[in-house]
Amino acid sequence: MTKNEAIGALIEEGQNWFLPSLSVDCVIFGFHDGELKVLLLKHRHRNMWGLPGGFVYKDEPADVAAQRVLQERTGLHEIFLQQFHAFGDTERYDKDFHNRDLKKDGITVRSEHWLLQRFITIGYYALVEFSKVSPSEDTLTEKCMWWDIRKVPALMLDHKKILDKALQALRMQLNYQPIGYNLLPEKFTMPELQKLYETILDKPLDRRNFQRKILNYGILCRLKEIKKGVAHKAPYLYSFDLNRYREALRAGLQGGW
Amino acid sequence: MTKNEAIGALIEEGQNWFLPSLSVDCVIFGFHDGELKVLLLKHRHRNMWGLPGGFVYKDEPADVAAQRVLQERTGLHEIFLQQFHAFGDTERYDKDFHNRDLKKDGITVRSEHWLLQRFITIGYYALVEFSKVSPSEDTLTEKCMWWDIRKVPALMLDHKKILDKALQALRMQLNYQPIGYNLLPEKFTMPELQKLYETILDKPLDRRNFQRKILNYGILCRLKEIKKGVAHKAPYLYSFDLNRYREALRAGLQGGW
DNA sequence: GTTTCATTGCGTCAACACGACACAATATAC
DNA sequence: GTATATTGTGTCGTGTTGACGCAATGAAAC
Repeated sequence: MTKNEAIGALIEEGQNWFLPSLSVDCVIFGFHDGELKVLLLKHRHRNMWGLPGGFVYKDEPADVAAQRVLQERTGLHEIFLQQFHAFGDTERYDKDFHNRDLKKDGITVRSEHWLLQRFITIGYYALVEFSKVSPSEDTLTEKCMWWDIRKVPALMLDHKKILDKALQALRMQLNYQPIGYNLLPEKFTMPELQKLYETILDKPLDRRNFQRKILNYGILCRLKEIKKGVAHKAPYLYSFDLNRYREALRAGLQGGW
Repeated sequence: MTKNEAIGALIEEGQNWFLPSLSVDCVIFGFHDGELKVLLLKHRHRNMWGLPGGFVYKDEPADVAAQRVLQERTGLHEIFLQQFHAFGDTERYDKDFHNRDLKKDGITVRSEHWLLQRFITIGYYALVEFSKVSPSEDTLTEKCMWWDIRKVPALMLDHKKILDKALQALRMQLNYQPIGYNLLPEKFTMPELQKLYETILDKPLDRRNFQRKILNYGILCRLKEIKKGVAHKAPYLYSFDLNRYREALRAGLQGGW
């Protein structure tokens, strides 16, 4: 199927396949070179970046739709994916904007067309291992790549707001659930894990206090110390104790009351 | 407008007024007699209880729709209302179920009718002052009343799941935001506040430790001690310091990292 | 009127968690 | 070897938390 055929089919048949007025958007976080990254894509002919998103098939659970979008972009499945908010403001659509976009593809639709209607979107955030992902475009997108969270460009519609809310939800999660298994390679050093936390929280942490607190969670296994080829003292390598990690995910970490 | 006219208009015109396939449901919490209550309603001719819900007008923000539903049922406005989850599973609709319900009203619709489609619903929970609420029915509902959270009857569709998730979100909120201003009368005693916390958490708390912790939040004002007509020693009365309360709502209470 | 007793206000104590910081061990660069 | 950056481990003071003691209060019982 060529690009134009694919777009044409979506335009014509979309309303028969998908739930109307509803979409899902994914904020896909990765971690690389000490930077928190987010996967963004640029639509064809549209000079603006946005979050990877998609529609929900009429007989498909919303969570599965998000999973599907995620898989299309990263090639991964069975990864950490969490719904964090539904965005239902009226400002979050722009009929002219979409119309202009479609016209660039030589497509003209009536103003009642389903793609031009107001959409509610359900936001999900995902944590993925950077090195395992190969960002991939599809027929509708021109580019798909990682962006440093601190350097994201202007985003379409309310996607900046969605991204901010996702980051806020991720920070909240640090307080009551373990983080890292989905963002780091299988073996990692304590400084790497700390850098991840510091990057997410956007503030420095004390090296020694961090180690003490993390180890007290009891979800890490210390391996033989390797990590060669590094300047200065060689740090230990750690891996997550999956059983304990999952248990901590289920039961939560600390908790006030 | 009679009941049947109202229903008829909804059946006929609803798809022109509302966003398709989308609804909002409200879990309205109240506190009375040491019990956490939730406001449920029973649809006409339907022998089952459910959460108060509604549809979203095509030009109406989802949050406003929830506020509207809340106001219709409680008469209150400007109250604490928080979105906590969107429910998008495919099991959450039952075409036959709805059809049977409509037939009891003498209404027959085609199977493509908008009301029979699969719906995604956005869940909100609200905290309201029990005494200020007068539960009210409307043309579509037969009954509307408070239920003890521990004695809720079987609920329609996935409403039990929604209720459970709301309660879980409320418990989470206790950990990082103050609670009580919306659930208690303006003046209250420390034991009353403690009972509220115990009821939400469904576990006993130490009287003295509770007082210490709550007072350290710095959001309470102690008044003259009154609370007459009570057996045994008369407890102090407290009220919330609204400025500090709002500040705590904004900034959060404690927080791990 | 005195006693009883559940309830409230206030305080104590040990255990633990947390932030700030010291010091020795180790591996690379020169 | 020496310098230097980084890591592993420990300490110390502070504040928070959980468990509990005790005196004060005021309606109810006698």
